[in-house]
Amino acid sequence: MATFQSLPGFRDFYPEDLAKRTHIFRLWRQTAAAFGFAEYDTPVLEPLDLYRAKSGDEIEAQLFSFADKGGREVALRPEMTPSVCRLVGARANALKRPIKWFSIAEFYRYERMQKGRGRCFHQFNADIFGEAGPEAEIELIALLVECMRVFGLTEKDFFVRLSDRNLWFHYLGSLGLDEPRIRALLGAVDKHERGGDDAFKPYEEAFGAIPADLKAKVLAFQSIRSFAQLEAALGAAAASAELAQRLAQWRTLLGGLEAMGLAGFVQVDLGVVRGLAYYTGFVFEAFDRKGELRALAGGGRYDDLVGRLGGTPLPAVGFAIGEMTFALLLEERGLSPAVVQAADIYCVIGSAAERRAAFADIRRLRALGYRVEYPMRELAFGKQFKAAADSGARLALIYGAEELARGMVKVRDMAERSERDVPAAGVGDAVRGLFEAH
RNA sequence: GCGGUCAUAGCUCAGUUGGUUAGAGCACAAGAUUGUGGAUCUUGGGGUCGCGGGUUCGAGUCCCGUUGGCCGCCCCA
Repeated sequence: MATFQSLPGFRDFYPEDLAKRTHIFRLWRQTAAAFGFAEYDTPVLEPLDLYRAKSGDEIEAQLFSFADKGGREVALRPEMTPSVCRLVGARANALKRPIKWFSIAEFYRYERMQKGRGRCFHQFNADIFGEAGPEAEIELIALLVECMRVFGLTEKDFFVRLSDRNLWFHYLGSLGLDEPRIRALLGAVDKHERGGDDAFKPYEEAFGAIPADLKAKVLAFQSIRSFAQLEAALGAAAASAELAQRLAQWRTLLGGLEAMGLAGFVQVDLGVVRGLAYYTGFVFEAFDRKGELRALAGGGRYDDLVGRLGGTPLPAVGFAIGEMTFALLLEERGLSPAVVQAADIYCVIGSAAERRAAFADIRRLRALGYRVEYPMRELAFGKQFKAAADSGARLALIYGAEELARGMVKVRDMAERSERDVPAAGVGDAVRGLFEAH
């Protein structure tokens, strides 16, 4: 038993575990690149004030924060948004727009562990800055869906719930409510799905008992599940110029998503508001269809945040996919890669005398990019062929005394169990020919 | 921060009302096998029974504490 173990909530990645994670990251990178997003990274350690400025003091309870040796208050990053806002805000006037960026990074939150949640985890983050219209949402939601679809997940496995905090503000405003009341009600909507009517308690503690008709309207609005229902619910209020414009943006967004072939993945759902106060418009969350896991991804528009963090104000929309829950979903659906990276070539070596010739070829073959393995100790041929089979190599190269005496190396195709001699001086060309033939 | 539950080999687990030196399968390693394969057989290494204390002639087993895992609440950027 080891004396030391990893800290609570932190995971070790043995090679087979890391292979799965790396596979996920690789497909995310490929997908983001296909969408024209550029990858960036930022420091893991940031000034504590960066998060205070964005989220307020209460956030500190959930941060790995401390004073460094220079007395600076610092924190391990719990999310990417403030950092990327700083980068973009600092060079806003020099960056070509729209700014489409993504990152894959590790985050730290001092929280209690749960299924799909640890104190340290990775997220794929993608954001678009400088585009105020719903075209940015189309592009991002398309990217989000594709980041899951490339693994073989379908609309039977997951879906994206789409909502609009902006519309909620307009609607509740049209009912005569002020901003504090609206924010409190959005908090209630956010909790209602899990907590039931208890979700209204904080509102009632602050503003008194909620009128029955208001509560009914809120619950009805939150249960909207289609654009037609949405238009009907707004009724006469939709005649106002502001709301008419907002509904036009909805049509652009839904039309664009449909044209991208994503209608089956997207569900209008006004029950999603997201807990964060800084979201200003469309918000969306991805879930598994069975509803067994926590949210797979979440995002939305945050047009005020870049400016609030001290940069040049820029409209922005972004989302993040958490690696832990996503990996659980892949595992459940049998889509997690079982691949252990196989060798291309295994060299079977007779004895110390043949080892010299083998080593020269091994170096050359590796320089050509082949994954080459060989036994580190002298082993019986039987063992070596077993090792060759275990390694998954397509070819075995046999450096035996007999062959080398004839100036030859024997090449064995492991799958076909066929062998042939090739000139020892031309092993590289022979191997290349065999691999390219497939 | 709160609650439930669990902890025996790298993994999955067995271990009788408390009783000799804690077992199995898989995995790993060696041999059978001095030039040809994922098999088989034999053998081997590997355990502070999570940790600490208590009860007892005797604790993997019972009691208390603690640490950690899992599940849920709070939170979820």
